[in-house]
Amino acid sequence: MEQRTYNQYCATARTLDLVGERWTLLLVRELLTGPKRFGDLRDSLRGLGTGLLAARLKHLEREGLARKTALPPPARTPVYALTEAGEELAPAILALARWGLKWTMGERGPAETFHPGWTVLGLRAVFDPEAAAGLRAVYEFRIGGEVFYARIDDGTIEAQHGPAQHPDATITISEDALAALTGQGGTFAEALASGAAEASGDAEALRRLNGLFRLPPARSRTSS
Amino acid sequence: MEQRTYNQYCATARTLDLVGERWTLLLVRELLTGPKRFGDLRDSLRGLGTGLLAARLKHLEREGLARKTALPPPARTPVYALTEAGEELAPAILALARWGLKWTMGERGPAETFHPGWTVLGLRAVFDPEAAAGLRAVYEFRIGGEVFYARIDDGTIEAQHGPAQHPDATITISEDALAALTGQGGTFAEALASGAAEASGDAEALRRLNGLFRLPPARSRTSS
DNA sequence: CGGCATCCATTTTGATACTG
DNA sequence: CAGTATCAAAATGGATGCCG
Repeated sequence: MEQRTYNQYCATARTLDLVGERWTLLLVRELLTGPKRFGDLRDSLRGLGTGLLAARLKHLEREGLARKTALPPPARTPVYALTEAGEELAPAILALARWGLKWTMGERGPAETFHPGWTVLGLRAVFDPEAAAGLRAVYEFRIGGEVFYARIDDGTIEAQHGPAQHPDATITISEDALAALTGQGGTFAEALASGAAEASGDAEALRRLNGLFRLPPARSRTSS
Repeated sequence: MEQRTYNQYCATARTLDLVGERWTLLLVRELLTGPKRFGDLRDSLRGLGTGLLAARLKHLEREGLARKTALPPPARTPVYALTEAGEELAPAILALARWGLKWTMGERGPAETFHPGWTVLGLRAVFDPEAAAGLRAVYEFRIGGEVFYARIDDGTIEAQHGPAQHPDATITISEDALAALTGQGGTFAEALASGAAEASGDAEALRRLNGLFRLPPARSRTSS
């Protein structure tokens, strides 16, 4: 691999030499919400064969973007995690996500797969630091068997797969409602009102939840 | 083209369905510094054949990211320009560039091509809005036959191919010096001192030039 | 010069079968 | 599970030739 290079002395081109191949950025996207096992990755990325997945992971390892490690005992299952360099791809991926939210994200197509983790990353993409000024809260999201937490700390957000240690508030929401929430411009308040979501915990934390995420108004590309 | 899709209801995946194919983002990068002719694009992107270039351009047109138009008379030459949707890919491309500047950009490889325009986009990538507070200035850069301008206006920057209308300052610099400047962490002041660059124009504008661009400290991916 | 069509060698990928 | 091996289909790169 990686014999095919753009051969340009340009930061963008060199970055794309490393992560521009098919599936690679989506692989990084998966790892951005926490370490994942080989099988988890395969299940999240339909169409990516096991051979190519193994090759991509090896490539990311060799290039210092990810590493293979083991979960702490007693689990000990092998997982893939991002290195510091890999984690720092987050701004680029979130920028791609913001563009996509604005310019591509209408209805869910009939053949399209969906995983809750993608939306959790979406929350990070539309997080508004100014709206979170002075807020310090941990939210736990439960979506169809999966659990995520988001830790807000005065303008910063950290969102990962897994349960929160000490959640200030817990939100349970259906997969479909969640998909609609970032796909069309819905809000948590609406989801709660319609019964598609339930929430419990600190009232102040829940009250501020809505303003934290500012979905860009959707636009059509065919106009301009 | 574009029969190959990730089929994921995810903003990042949908974006990559549109611009994730080989060459596409580099094509957008070229157009971010202004409209370009077919031949200009071909010359900038070595390895991209005319057939694939034509196909990619059509794809960008069909998807509403670029459009084919004509330069105003008397030129009338056909050029490709970004639409609003295309322009808005800038944050994502600049994020990729910033990552590349930090994690990939050592020495220039022997086989690597280089074009001044890439560096001009690099300036945009490392532009520090806070350092430009209260500054309103237009700079013209002359690099081996090519001319670019950067218009700074209180925290915003606009950088395009072409001469400035009313430059406050003009900087002439060699292609190699420019490459070294964004590749290794050089500054304009050093380039001027070493004679690799010349500058003229408003003294205040020139004095503030250095602080405007903050190259991230280079890091090795093999450490972490 | 701009741009499309064609042919062909090489890579990349997708899907599946197979092994520890 | 995790990962390899294998093979068919698709995408790419490069060279040309053509046409307005």
